[in-house]
Formats: sequence, structure tokens, C-alpha cells
Amino acid sequence: MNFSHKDLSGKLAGHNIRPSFQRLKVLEYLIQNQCHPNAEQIFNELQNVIPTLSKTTIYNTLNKFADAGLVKVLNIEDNEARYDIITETHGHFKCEECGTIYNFKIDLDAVNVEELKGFITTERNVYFKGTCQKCLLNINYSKRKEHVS
Amino acid sequence: MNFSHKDLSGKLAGHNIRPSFQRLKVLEYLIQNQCHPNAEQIFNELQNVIPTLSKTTIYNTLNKFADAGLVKVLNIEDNEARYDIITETHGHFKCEECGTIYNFKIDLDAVNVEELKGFITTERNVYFKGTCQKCLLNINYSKRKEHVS
DNA sequence: GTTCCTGCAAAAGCTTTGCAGAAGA
DNA sequence: TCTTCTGCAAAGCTTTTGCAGGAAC
Repeated sequence: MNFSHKDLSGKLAGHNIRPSFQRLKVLEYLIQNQCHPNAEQIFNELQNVIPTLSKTTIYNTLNKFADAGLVKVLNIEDNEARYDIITETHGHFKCEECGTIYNFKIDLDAVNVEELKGFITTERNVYFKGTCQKCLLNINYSKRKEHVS
Repeated sequence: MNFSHKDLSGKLAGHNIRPSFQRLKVLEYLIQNQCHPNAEQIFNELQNVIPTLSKTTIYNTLNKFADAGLVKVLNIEDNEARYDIITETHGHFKCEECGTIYNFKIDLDAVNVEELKGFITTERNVYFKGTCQKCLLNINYSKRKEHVS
């Protein structure tokens, strides 16, 4: 998919965020790469487009987006935040072999927790960890090869 | 509850961890304070018991416990890890007012996710955020007072 | 006598802050 | 003009690493 400058500006304006060039590019990147990037990845990618870009701006922008509710911050590991354009409630699966984070549909909005009666819940997160199918196949393949040789 | 040296040593031995004094104290602390402490809190508390204690040892110990599957690392915020003695599957609720992390019962082991067919899931985490009842009551109380005065 | 553990100091890595100049309203 | 934004440099924080002395088995 492709997004016009107008689409992107509109989205920012809807959250009271001024449409600077840097912000538009970060937003565009997040929409086109829904792969839960961290600040580093976004920075590296956009440096090609904006040579003078600084990491501070990436952080400023991401924090602004997060405050505005445009993106969600994922803290699956403790040493880096990952950013997710907010679409609908979904869970995350992190493969501990390859590091890929997958989305999966799960609806916790309906879940009613007895112990949280009287609490206000504003955010519901689910993340699983394990090994993804791709890596499992690779591991099995390696083992078979090992066995043969 | 109180735990004898023998109980604690046994628990460590069961995970192939040598029962040094420091490790026993960290374990004891985690069992007696199931309040999801971070490294800092554990360090401060245990410094009273072990004056020569260093933060490195806290990290060494917690990492060892985590590797052995004795504790679970919670990454609800990105700037600090919190540690949770593993008991049974439960969710975490973090109050954004007072910072307290509450446990609640939720069983995701039964959840079957179509999109994760062929994946191996080793860890399932749920965390909610919002405002706890205690803080909600305080906020309401303040508002009432404000209104009266 | 080895191997493992502790803790100091230093480093590493992610993120925030201060600030001055530039851009936008 | 006045506010907001960018990006450099520096600082802040949590966590890890290197290493030497000490403890445990």
C-alpha cells in the first residue's frame, strides 16, 4: 500500500501532531513496516531518506506518537522498546531463535477478571515466547543433515 | 511464613545452584516479598543483612535464577526488569498511578491460537495497565475535597 | 587443587535532557 | 513574533563484563 502526504498529515493532525517531514517519514515507516521495529531500526532506515536525521528526533517522535496513542510501546525484552502502530487488540509472539515478533489475534477485552473488580483497565497486553515454525523446521533440517553426514 | 536454611538450600539444589549466603538471602527475599521487586529494591533491602553486598551479585544471582527457571523476568516497563518467583500462571496489572503490580488469576494455557499452529510456545505473559481501586478512591476523595473547599 | 562465587571498577547500550539554531504558524 | 521542532553533545540509568581475591567442594 501507498500513502499520500495528505493521508499521513491527516492522521497526525487527527492527533494534534504537527506534520514535520521527519514525523511523516516515521509514521510512513511504521505503517509500511509493521514488524515491531526498535528505534535503531527506524533510525537506520530513515537515515537514507534524511541524511541529517538524529536519533534524538526518532525518540522525540516515537514518544510523541506514544503519548498521543498513535503507537504502542512493546517491552518484551528489557533492553529495547519496540513500536507498534495501533490497529486492534492483538497478541505478540517472540521467537527466541530468530527474534521475529509475530502478531496473532486474541481478544482480551471480553475477559472479565474477578480480582480486578473496581479497577480501570486501559491497556491489555499479551505476549508469548517460544520458537516459530520456520526455526523449528530449520532445526529439524540441521539435525537430519547432521545425522546423514 | 518462615523458611529454614534447609528449605531454601534444597530449592536451590533442586535447580543445580550452589547455596551461597547471598543467593539464599535473595531467594528468601523473593519468596517473602512477592511484590515484583526490581534489582534496586532487592539490593537496598539486603544491604542491611549483607553490608558488603554488591549490585553485581544481585544481577548475577537473578540471572542465574532466571536461567534456571526459578524466577520470571517481567518487562512491563522498558527501563527496569522486575522479578517474580514462579508459582503458577498468572497475569499482572500495573497501576499507572502508584506503580503497584497486582497479580490476578488468568489461565492462557488453554487458549488455542490458530495463527500459532506449528509454533512451540514456552512462555505466556499477560499484563494489563490502568488504575487500581485504591488510587481511584483517592482520586475521587481529592475531587470531593476540592469541591467542598 | 580446581572450580565456582563475590564484588569493585569500568564499560556498554538504550533513552533522556539541555540547549541553540532553524522552521513553522 | 512566538511557539514548536530538530539534532548535537552530554548525561542518566540499568545491566553486563573483566578481573582478582576468596570461598566452596
